[in-house]
Amino acid sequence: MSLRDRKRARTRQALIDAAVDLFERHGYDRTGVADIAAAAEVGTRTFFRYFPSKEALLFPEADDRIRAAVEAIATRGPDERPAEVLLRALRTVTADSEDMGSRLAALRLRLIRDVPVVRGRALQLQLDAQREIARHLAATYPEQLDPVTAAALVGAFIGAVAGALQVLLDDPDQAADPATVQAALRRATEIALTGWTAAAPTG
Amino acid sequence: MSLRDRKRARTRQALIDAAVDLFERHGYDRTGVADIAAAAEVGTRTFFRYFPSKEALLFPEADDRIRAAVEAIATRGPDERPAEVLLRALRTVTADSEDMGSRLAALRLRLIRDVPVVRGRALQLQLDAQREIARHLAATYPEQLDPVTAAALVGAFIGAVAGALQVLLDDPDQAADPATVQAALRRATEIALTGWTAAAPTG
DNA sequence: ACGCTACTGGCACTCGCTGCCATTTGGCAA
DNA sequence: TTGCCAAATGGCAGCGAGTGCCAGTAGCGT
Repeated sequence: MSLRDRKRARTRQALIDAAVDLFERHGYDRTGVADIAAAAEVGTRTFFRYFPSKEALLFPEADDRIRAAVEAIATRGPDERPAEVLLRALRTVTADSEDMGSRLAALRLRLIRDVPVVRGRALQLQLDAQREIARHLAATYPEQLDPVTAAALVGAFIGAVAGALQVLLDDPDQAADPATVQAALRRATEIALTGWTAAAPTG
Repeated sequence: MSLRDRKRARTRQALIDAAVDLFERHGYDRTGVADIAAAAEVGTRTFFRYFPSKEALLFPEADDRIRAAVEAIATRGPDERPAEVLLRALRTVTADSEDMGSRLAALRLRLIRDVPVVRGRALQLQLDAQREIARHLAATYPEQLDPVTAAALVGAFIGAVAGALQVLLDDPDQAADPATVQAALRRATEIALTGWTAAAPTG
Protein backbone atom coordinates (compact mmCIF):
# COMPACT_ATOMS: atom_id res chain seq x y z
CA MET A 1 0.00 0.00 0.00
CA SER A 2 1.60 3.16 -1.20
CA LEU A 3 2.00 6.30 0.84
CA ARG A 4 -0.56 8.02 -1.29
CA ASP A 5 -3.12 5.35 -0.62
CA ARG A 6 -2.45 5.51 3.09
CA LYS A 7 -2.83 9.27 3.04
CA ARG A 8 -6.10 8.95 1.17
CA ALA A 9 -7.41 6.40 3.64
CA ARG A 10 -6.42 8.63 6.53
CA THR A 11 -8.16 11.67 5.04
CA ARG A 12 -11.26 9.60 4.36
CA GLN A 13 -11.39 8.37 7.92
CA ALA A 14 -10.72 11.86 9.24
CA LEU A 15 -13.72 13.12 7.31
CA ILE A 16 -15.94 10.37 8.71
CA ASP A 17 -14.73 10.91 12.27
CA ALA A 18 -15.16 14.66 12.04
CA ALA A 19 -18.63 14.30 10.57
CA VAL A 20 -19.79 11.78 13.19
CA ASP A 21 -18.52 14.05 15.89
CA LEU A 22 -20.22 17.14 14.53
CA PHE A 23 -23.46 15.31 13.74
CA GLU A 24 -23.63 14.02 17.31
CA ARG A 25 -22.87 17.40 18.80
CA HIS A 26 -24.93 19.73 16.64
CA GLY A 27 -27.25 17.53 14.62
CA TYR A 28 -27.20 16.54 10.97
CA ASP A 29 -28.99 19.52 9.49
CA ARG A 30 -27.06 22.05 11.50
CA THR A 31 -23.73 20.68 10.26
CA GLY A 32 -22.55 21.87 6.87
CA VAL A 33 -20.16 20.14 4.55
CA ALA A 34 -17.82 23.07 5.00
CA ASP A 35 -17.80 22.46 8.77
CA ILE A 36 -16.92 18.79 8.26
CA ALA A 37 -14.14 19.58 5.83
CA ALA A 38 -12.74 22.26 8.12
CA ALA A 39 -12.79 19.90 11.10
CA ALA A 40 -10.94 17.30 9.03
CA GLU A 41 -8.53 20.02 7.90
CA VAL A 42 -9.21 19.73 4.18
CA GLY A 43 -10.84 22.06 1.72
CA THR A 44 -14.59 21.96 1.19
CA ARG A 45 -14.00 21.01 -2.43
CA THR A 46 -11.98 17.99 -1.36
CA PHE A 47 -14.90 16.53 0.61
CA PHE A 48 -16.71 15.79 -2.63
CA ARG A 49 -13.68 13.97 -3.99
CA TYR A 50 -14.14 11.42 -1.20
CA PHE A 51 -17.93 11.24 -0.99
CA PRO A 52 -20.46 12.05 -3.69
CA SER A 53 -22.81 13.67 -1.20
CA LYS A 54 -23.17 14.60 2.44
CA GLU A 55 -25.31 11.55 3.22
CA ALA A 56 -23.00 9.11 1.46
CA LEU A 57 -20.49 9.63 4.23
CA LEU A 58 -22.81 7.73 6.56
CA PHE A 59 -22.61 4.55 4.45
CA PRO A 60 -18.90 4.13 3.82
CA GLU A 61 -18.95 0.33 3.68
CA ALA A 62 -22.07 -0.15 1.56
CA ASP A 63 -20.17 -1.83 -1.24
CA ASP A 64 -18.52 -4.28 1.12
CA ARG A 65 -21.89 -5.38 2.44
CA ILE A 66 -23.17 -6.19 -1.01
CA ARG A 67 -19.94 -7.96 -1.87
CA ALA A 68 -20.20 -10.06 1.27
CA ALA A 69 -23.78 -11.03 0.47
CA VAL A 70 -22.92 -11.92 -3.11
CA GLU A 71 -19.99 -14.00 -1.94
CA ALA A 72 -22.22 -15.80 0.52
CA ILE A 73 -24.42 -16.76 -2.40
CA ALA A 74 -21.50 -17.84 -4.54
CA THR A 75 -20.11 -20.17 -1.89
CA ARG A 76 -23.29 -22.15 -1.49
CA GLY A 77 -23.40 -25.75 -0.40
CA PRO A 78 -24.10 -28.36 -3.08
CA ASP A 79 -27.68 -29.10 -1.96
CA GLU A 80 -28.48 -25.76 -0.34
CA ARG A 81 -31.78 -24.23 -1.37
CA PRO A 82 -32.31 -20.54 -2.28
CA ALA A 83 -34.06 -19.77 1.00
CA GLU A 84 -31.17 -21.21 2.99
CA VAL A 85 -28.67 -19.23 0.96
CA LEU A 86 -30.53 -16.02 1.69
CA LEU A 87 -30.63 -16.78 5.39
CA ARG A 88 -26.91 -17.46 5.42
CA ALA A 89 -26.24 -14.25 3.51
CA LEU A 90 -28.28 -12.29 6.03
CA ARG A 91 -26.37 -13.86 8.90
CA THR A 92 -23.07 -13.07 7.19
CA VAL A 93 -23.95 -9.43 6.66
CA THR A 94 -25.38 -8.85 10.13
CA ALA A 95 -22.37 -10.62 11.63
CA ASP A 96 -20.01 -8.37 9.74
CA SER A 97 -21.77 -5.47 11.35
CA GLU A 98 -20.74 -6.39 14.84
CA ASP A 99 -19.48 -2.85 14.66
CA MET A 100 -23.02 -2.07 15.78
CA GLY A 101 -21.37 -0.77 18.88
CA SER A 102 -19.54 1.79 16.77
CA ARG A 103 -20.56 5.42 16.96
CA LEU A 104 -21.14 5.56 13.24
CA ALA A 105 -23.56 2.63 13.17
CA ALA A 106 -25.57 3.91 16.11
CA LEU A 107 -25.67 7.42 14.68
CA ARG A 108 -26.72 6.06 11.32
CA LEU A 109 -29.71 4.26 12.76
CA ARG A 110 -30.88 7.42 14.48
CA LEU A 111 -30.44 9.52 11.36
CA ILE A 112 -32.20 6.98 9.14
CA ARG A 113 -35.14 7.23 11.50
CA ASP A 114 -35.14 11.00 11.84
CA VAL A 115 -33.69 12.64 8.72
CA PRO A 116 -35.64 12.09 5.49
CA VAL A 117 -32.71 12.56 3.15
CA VAL A 118 -30.66 9.97 5.03
CA ARG A 119 -33.56 7.54 5.03
CA GLY A 120 -33.90 8.06 1.30
CA ARG A 121 -30.25 7.20 0.77
CA ALA A 122 -30.57 4.09 2.92
CA LEU A 123 -33.57 2.92 0.94
CA GLN A 124 -31.74 3.44 -2.32
CA LEU A 125 -28.82 1.38 -1.11
CA GLN A 126 -31.21 -1.31 0.04
CA LEU A 127 -32.80 -1.41 -3.39
CA ASP A 128 -29.42 -1.63 -5.09
CA ALA A 129 -28.47 -4.49 -2.81
CA GLN A 130 -31.76 -6.27 -3.53
CA ARG A 131 -31.24 -6.00 -7.23
CA GLU A 132 -27.71 -7.30 -7.08
CA ILE A 133 -28.55 -10.17 -4.76
CA ALA A 134 -31.53 -11.17 -6.87
CA ARG A 135 -29.38 -11.13 -9.97
CA HIS A 136 -26.82 -13.47 -8.46
CA LEU A 137 -29.45 -15.69 -6.91
CA ALA A 138 -31.18 -16.13 -10.25
CA ALA A 139 -27.86 -16.85 -11.91
CA THR A 140 -27.03 -19.44 -9.26
CA TYR A 141 -30.34 -21.31 -9.63
CA PRO A 142 -31.06 -20.87 -13.32
CA GLU A 143 -33.62 -23.61 -13.69
CA GLN A 144 -35.41 -22.97 -10.40
CA LEU A 145 -35.60 -19.18 -10.43
CA ASP A 146 -36.35 -16.83 -13.28
CA PRO A 147 -35.18 -13.22 -12.75
CA VAL A 148 -38.60 -11.90 -11.78
CA THR A 149 -39.27 -14.64 -9.26
CA ALA A 150 -35.83 -14.17 -7.75
CA ALA A 151 -36.47 -10.45 -7.41
CA ALA A 152 -39.81 -11.10 -5.74
CA LEU A 153 -38.25 -13.58 -3.37
CA VAL A 154 -35.41 -11.30 -2.37
CA GLY A 155 -37.79 -8.33 -2.17
CA ALA A 156 -40.07 -10.23 0.19
CA PHE A 157 -37.12 -11.31 2.29
CA ILE A 158 -35.50 -7.91 2.65
CA GLY A 159 -38.85 -6.14 2.79
CA ALA A 160 -39.94 -8.26 5.72
CA VAL A 161 -36.72 -7.64 7.60
CA ALA A 162 -36.77 -3.92 6.88
CA GLY A 163 -40.42 -3.60 7.83
CA ALA A 164 -39.92 -5.40 11.11
CA LEU A 165 -36.82 -3.37 11.91
CA GLN A 166 -38.60 -0.13 11.17
CA VAL A 167 -41.30 -0.56 13.79
CA LEU A 168 -38.84 -2.19 16.14
CA LEU A 169 -36.49 0.76 16.06
CA ASP A 170 -39.31 3.11 16.94
CA ASP A 171 -39.42 1.53 20.37
CA PRO A 172 -36.15 2.32 22.19
CA ASP A 173 -36.74 -0.45 24.75
CA GLN A 174 -37.19 -3.22 22.20
CA ALA A 175 -34.42 -1.92 19.97
CA ALA A 176 -31.97 -1.95 22.87
CA ASP A 177 -32.59 -5.63 23.62
CA PRO A 178 -30.57 -7.85 21.27
CA ALA A 179 -32.68 -10.91 22.05
CA THR A 180 -35.89 -9.14 21.04
CA VAL A 181 -34.32 -7.89 17.83
CA GLN A 182 -32.97 -11.32 16.96
CA ALA A 183 -36.34 -12.93 17.58
CA ALA A 184 -38.09 -10.35 15.44
CA LEU A 185 -35.65 -10.87 12.58
CA ARG A 186 -36.09 -14.63 12.78
CA ARG A 187 -39.84 -14.18 12.69
CA ALA A 188 -39.61 -11.78 9.74
CA THR A 189 -37.48 -14.16 7.69
CA GLU A 190 -39.85 -17.01 8.43
CA ILE A 191 -42.78 -14.94 7.27
CA ALA A 192 -40.99 -14.01 4.07
CA LEU A 193 -39.75 -17.48 3.24
CA THR A 194 -42.51 -19.80 4.38
CA GLY A 195 -45.50 -17.49 4.38
CA TRP A 196 -47.45 -16.01 7.21
CA THR A 197 -49.82 -18.86 7.89
CA ALA A 198 -46.97 -21.34 8.00
CA ALA A 199 -44.79 -19.13 10.17
CA ALA A 200 -47.53 -18.27 12.65
CA PRO A 201 -50.31 -20.88 12.33
CA THR A 202 -52.63 -18.86 14.52
CA GLY A 203 -50.67 -16.65 16.83
CA MET B 1 -66.34 24.39 -3.39
CA SER B 2 -65.45 28.03 -3.17
CA LEU B 3 -63.96 30.09 -5.94
CA ARG B 4 -60.69 30.26 -4.06
CA ASP B 5 -60.52 26.46 -3.87
CA ARG B 6 -61.28 26.09 -7.55
CA LYS B 7 -58.60 28.60 -8.39
CA ARG B 8 -56.12 26.73 -6.21
CA ALA B 9 -56.99 23.44 -7.87
CA ARG B 10 -56.55 25.02 -11.27
CA THR B 11 -53.15 26.45 -10.39
CA ARG B 12 -52.07 23.12 -8.95
CA GLN B 13 -53.07 21.29 -12.08
CA ALA B 14 -51.42 23.93 -14.25
CA LEU B 15 -48.17 23.35 -12.39
CA ILE B 16 -48.40 19.59 -12.87
CA ASP B 17 -49.24 19.90 -16.55
CA ALA B 18 -46.47 22.39 -17.18
CA ALA B 19 -43.96 20.22 -15.33
CA VAL B 20 -44.93 17.03 -17.15
CA ASP B 21 -44.63 18.84 -20.43
CA LEU B 22 -41.22 20.30 -19.66
CA PHE B 23 -39.90 17.08 -18.15
CA GLU B 24 -40.89 15.17 -21.27
CA ARG B 25 -39.40 17.73 -23.59
CA HIS B 26 -36.15 18.61 -21.84
CA GLY B 27 -35.65 16.01 -19.12
CA TYR B 28 -36.04 16.21 -15.37
CA ASP B 29 -32.64 17.58 -14.47
CA ARG B 30 -32.59 20.16 -17.19
CA THR B 31 -35.91 21.62 -16.03
CA GLY B 32 -35.74 24.07 -13.14
CA VAL B 33 -38.50 24.93 -10.72
CA ALA B 34 -38.40 28.46 -12.07
CA ASP B 35 -39.12 27.13 -15.57
CA ILE B 36 -42.12 25.16 -14.34
CA ALA B 37 -43.52 28.12 -12.45
CA ALA B 38 -43.02 30.41 -15.41
CA ALA B 39 -44.75 27.95 -17.74
CA ALA B 40 -47.68 27.77 -15.32
CA GLU B 41 -47.64 31.57 -15.10
CA VAL B 42 -47.02 31.82 -11.38
CA GLY B 43 -44.08 33.07 -9.36
CA THR B 44 -41.28 30.68 -8.47
CA ARG B 45 -42.02 31.24 -4.82
CA THR B 46 -45.62 30.12 -5.33
CA PHE B 47 -44.53 26.71 -6.59
CA PHE B 48 -43.38 25.77 -3.11
CA ARG B 49 -46.74 26.76 -1.66
CA TYR B 50 -48.28 23.93 -3.71
CA PHE B 51 -45.56 21.30 -3.49
CA PRO B 52 -42.90 20.86 -0.82
CA SER B 53 -40.27 19.93 -3.38
CA LYS B 54 -39.66 19.49 -7.07
CA GLU B 55 -40.09 15.70 -6.90
CA ALA B 56 -43.30 15.87 -4.85
CA LEU B 57 -45.05 17.20 -7.91
CA LEU B 58 -44.73 13.75 -9.48
CA PHE B 59 -46.75 12.10 -6.71
CA PRO B 60 -49.79 14.34 -6.37
CA GLU B 61 -52.20 11.58 -5.30
CA ALA B 62 -49.97 9.73 -2.86
CA ASP B 63 -52.25 10.41 0.09
CA ASP B 64 -55.27 9.12 -1.77
CA ARG B 65 -53.54 5.82 -2.46
CA ILE B 66 -52.80 5.25 1.20
CA ARG B 67 -56.32 6.27 2.15
CA ALA B 68 -57.74 3.81 -0.35
CA ALA B 69 -55.60 0.99 0.99
CA VAL B 70 -56.52 1.77 4.59
CA GLU B 71 -60.18 1.90 3.69
CA ALA B 72 -59.88 -1.46 1.95
CA ILE B 73 -58.57 -2.85 5.21
CA ALA B 74 -61.29 -1.21 7.26
CA THR B 75 -64.09 -2.67 5.14
CA ARG B 76 -62.97 -6.25 5.54
CA GLY B 77 -65.33 -9.18 5.36
CA PRO B 78 -66.24 -10.88 8.65
CA ASP B 79 -64.13 -13.98 8.09
CA GLU B 80 -61.51 -12.51 5.79
CA ARG B 81 -57.92 -13.28 6.72
CA PRO B 82 -55.06 -10.74 6.75
CA ALA B 83 -53.54 -12.10 3.57
CA GLU B 84 -56.83 -11.77 1.72
CA VAL B 85 -57.26 -8.23 2.97
CA LEU B 86 -53.84 -7.29 1.66
CA LEU B 87 -54.60 -8.81 -1.72
CA ARG B 88 -57.86 -6.91 -1.93
CA ALA B 89 -56.11 -3.67 -0.92
CA LEU B 90 -53.53 -4.20 -3.65
CA ARG B 91 -56.22 -4.79 -6.22
CA THR B 92 -58.06 -1.67 -5.08
CA VAL B 93 -55.00 0.51 -5.37
CA THR B 94 -53.83 -0.85 -8.71
CA ALA B 95 -57.40 -0.57 -10.04
CA ASP B 96 -57.56 3.07 -9.01
CA SER B 97 -54.45 3.62 -11.03
CA GLU B 98 -55.98 2.67 -14.34
CA ASP B 99 -54.80 6.15 -15.13
CA MET B 100 -51.65 4.27 -16.07
CA GLY B 101 -52.32 5.55 -19.52
CA SER B 102 -51.90 9.09 -18.25
CA ARG B 103 -48.80 10.99 -19.20
CA LEU B 104 -47.96 11.64 -15.57
CA ALA B 105 -48.01 7.97 -14.58
CA ALA B 106 -45.90 6.90 -17.53
CA LEU B 107 -43.43 9.71 -16.98
CA ARG B 108 -43.25 8.88 -13.31
CA LEU B 109 -42.26 5.28 -13.98
CA ARG B 110 -39.47 6.39 -16.28
CA LEU B 111 -38.18 8.95 -13.81
CA ILE B 112 -38.32 6.51 -10.89
CA ARG B 113 -36.13 4.22 -12.94
CA ASP B 114 -33.71 6.88 -14.17
CA VAL B 115 -33.49 9.75 -11.68
CA PRO B 116 -32.11 8.87 -8.24
CA VAL B 117 -33.81 11.68 -6.36
CA VAL B 118 -37.19 10.67 -7.78
CA ARG B 119 -36.57 7.04 -6.92
CA GLY B 120 -35.67 8.09 -3.39
CA ARG B 121 -38.92 9.96 -3.04
CA ALA B 122 -40.89 6.99 -4.35
CA LEU B 123 -39.21 4.66 -1.89
CA GLN B 124 -39.97 7.00 0.98
CA LEU B 125 -43.63 7.11 0.03
CA GLN B 126 -43.65 3.34 -0.23
CA LEU B 127 -42.20 3.06 3.25
CA ASP B 128 -44.76 5.50 4.64
CA ALA B 129 -47.52 3.49 3.03
CA GLN B 130 -46.13 0.25 4.45
CA ARG B 131 -46.02 1.66 7.93
CA GLU B 132 -49.55 3.00 7.78
CA ILE B 133 -50.97 -0.19 6.28
CA ALA B 134 -49.17 -2.34 8.84
CA ARG B 135 -50.49 -0.15 11.63
CA HIS B 136 -54.07 -0.55 10.49
CA LEU B 137 -53.67 -4.24 9.79
CA ALA B 138 -52.33 -4.87 13.27
CA ALA B 139 -55.16 -2.83 14.74
CA THR B 140 -57.71 -4.80 12.73
CA TYR B 141 -56.37 -8.19 13.84
CA PRO B 142 -55.21 -7.43 17.37
CA GLU B 143 -55.00 -11.00 18.66
CA GLN B 144 -53.55 -12.50 15.48
CA LEU B 145 -50.95 -9.89 14.59
CA ASP B 146 -48.61 -7.99 16.85
CA PRO B 147 -47.20 -4.75 15.35
CA VAL B 148 -43.84 -6.24 14.40
CA THR B 149 -45.34 -9.28 12.70
CA ALA B 150 -47.77 -7.09 10.82
CA ALA B 151 -44.91 -4.87 9.65
CA ALA B 152 -42.96 -7.91 8.50
CA LEU B 153 -45.97 -9.29 6.66
CA VAL B 154 -46.72 -6.03 4.89
CA GLY B 155 -43.02 -5.49 4.20
CA ALA B 156 -42.74 -8.90 2.58
CA PHE B 157 -45.86 -8.28 0.55
CA ILE B 158 -44.92 -4.87 -0.77
CA GLY B 159 -41.25 -5.79 -1.03
CA ALA B 160 -42.06 -8.74 -3.26
CA VAL B 161 -44.28 -6.65 -5.51
CA ALA B 162 -41.75 -3.83 -5.71
CA GLY B 163 -38.88 -6.20 -6.37
CA ALA B 164 -40.72 -7.96 -9.16
CA LEU B 165 -41.82 -4.67 -10.70
CA GLN B 166 -38.31 -3.30 -10.61
CA VAL B 167 -36.78 -6.00 -12.79
CA LEU B 168 -39.91 -6.16 -14.89
CA LEU B 169 -39.77 -2.48 -15.75
CA ASP B 170 -36.19 -2.82 -16.90
CA ASP B 171 -37.44 -4.86 -19.82
CA PRO B 172 -39.55 -2.64 -22.07
CA ASP B 173 -41.14 -5.63 -23.80
CA GLN B 174 -42.36 -7.30 -20.64
CA ALA B 175 -43.42 -4.01 -19.06
CA ALA B 176 -45.55 -3.18 -22.07
CA ASP B 177 -47.53 -6.42 -21.85
CA PRO B 178 -50.29 -6.15 -19.23
CA ALA B 179 -50.73 -9.91 -19.03
CA THR B 180 -47.08 -10.46 -18.18
CA VAL B 181 -47.17 -7.76 -15.54
CA GLN B 182 -50.34 -9.16 -14.00
CA ALA B 183 -48.88 -12.65 -13.89
CA ALA B 184 -45.69 -11.40 -12.30
CA LEU B 185 -47.62 -9.51 -9.64
CA ARG B 186 -49.73 -12.54 -8.86
CA ARG B 187 -46.62 -14.64 -8.56
CA ALA B 188 -44.97 -12.05 -6.32
CA THR B 189 -47.92 -11.88 -3.93
CA GLU B 190 -48.04 -15.65 -3.75
CA ILE B 191 -44.38 -15.77 -2.87
CA ALA B 192 -44.84 -13.17 -0.17
CA LEU B 193 -47.95 -14.66 1.38
CA THR B 194 -47.47 -18.40 1.08
CA GLY B 195 -43.71 -18.70 0.78
CA TRP B 196 -41.54 -19.55 -2.13
CA THR B 197 -41.70 -23.33 -1.90
CA ALA B 198 -45.47 -23.30 -1.68
CA ALA B 199 -45.87 -20.79 -4.49
CA ALA B 200 -43.49 -22.53 -6.87
CA PRO B 201 -43.05 -26.16 -5.80
CA THR B 202 -40.25 -26.68 -8.26
CA GLY B 203 -40.54 -24.25 -11.17
C1' DA C 1 17.03 14.97 -10.50
C1' DC C 2 13.38 14.42 -13.87
C1' DG C 3 8.71 14.56 -15.72
C1' DC C 4 4.23 12.48 -15.13
C1' DT C 5 0.28 11.79 -12.62
C1' DA C 6 -2.80 12.25 -8.89
C1' DC C 7 -4.36 15.16 -5.44
C1' DT C 8 -5.54 19.57 -3.57
C1' DG C 9 -8.20 23.77 -2.58
C1' DG C 10 -10.12 27.99 -3.86
C1' DC C 11 -13.35 30.63 -6.82
C1' DA C 12 -17.37 31.33 -9.19
C1' DC C 13 -21.57 29.39 -10.35
C1' DT C 14 -26.17 26.71 -10.55
C1' DC C 15 -30.14 25.20 -8.28
C1' DG C 16 -33.39 23.70 -4.73
C1' DC C 17 -35.45 25.77 -1.07
C1' DT C 18 -36.74 29.28 2.89
C1' DG C 19 -37.82 33.67 5.50
C1' DC C 20 -39.56 37.95 5.03
C1' DC C 21 -42.68 41.45 3.49
C1' DA C 22 -45.57 44.36 0.78
C1' DT C 23 -49.50 43.81 -2.18
C1' DT C 24 -53.56 41.81 -4.00
C1' DT C 25 -57.80 39.15 -3.87
C1' DG C 26 -61.60 36.25 -2.38
C1' DG C 27 -64.89 35.54 1.63
C1' DC C 28 -67.99 37.25 4.92
C1' DA C 29 -70.77 40.20 7.67
C1' DA C 30 -72.61 44.75 8.99
C1' DT D 1 -72.57 48.08 -1.01
C1' DT D 2 -69.03 48.80 2.12
C1' DG D 3 -65.43 47.41 4.84
C1' DC D 4 -62.61 44.22 7.29
C1' DC D 5 -60.02 39.84 7.68
C1' DA D 6 -57.67 35.96 6.06
C1' DA D 7 -55.66 33.75 2.36
C1' DA D 8 -52.84 33.92 -1.56
C1' DT D 9 -49.22 35.91 -4.28
C1' DG D 10 -44.58 37.13 -5.91
C1' DG D 11 -40.34 39.23 -5.45
C1' DC D 12 -35.95 39.62 -3.12
C1' DA D 13 -32.25 38.32 -0.38
C1' DG D 14 -29.99 34.45 1.43
C1' DC D 15 -28.45 29.56 2.71
C1' DG D 16 -26.43 25.17 1.65
C1' DA D 17 -25.41 21.30 -1.46
C1' DG D 18 -22.98 20.17 -5.39
C1' DT D 19 -19.97 21.14 -9.91
C1' DG D 20 -16.52 22.96 -13.45
C1' DC D 21 -12.39 25.05 -13.78
C1' DC D 22 -7.68 25.93 -12.90
C1' DA D 23 -3.44 26.83 -10.83
C1' DG D 24 -0.39 24.88 -7.39
C1' DT D 25 1.57 20.85 -4.93
C1' DA D 26 3.17 16.32 -3.67
C1' DG D 27 3.98 11.41 -4.45
C1' DC D 28 5.83 8.06 -7.85
C1' DG D 29 8.69 5.78 -11.35
C1' DT D 30 12.63 6.47 -14.39
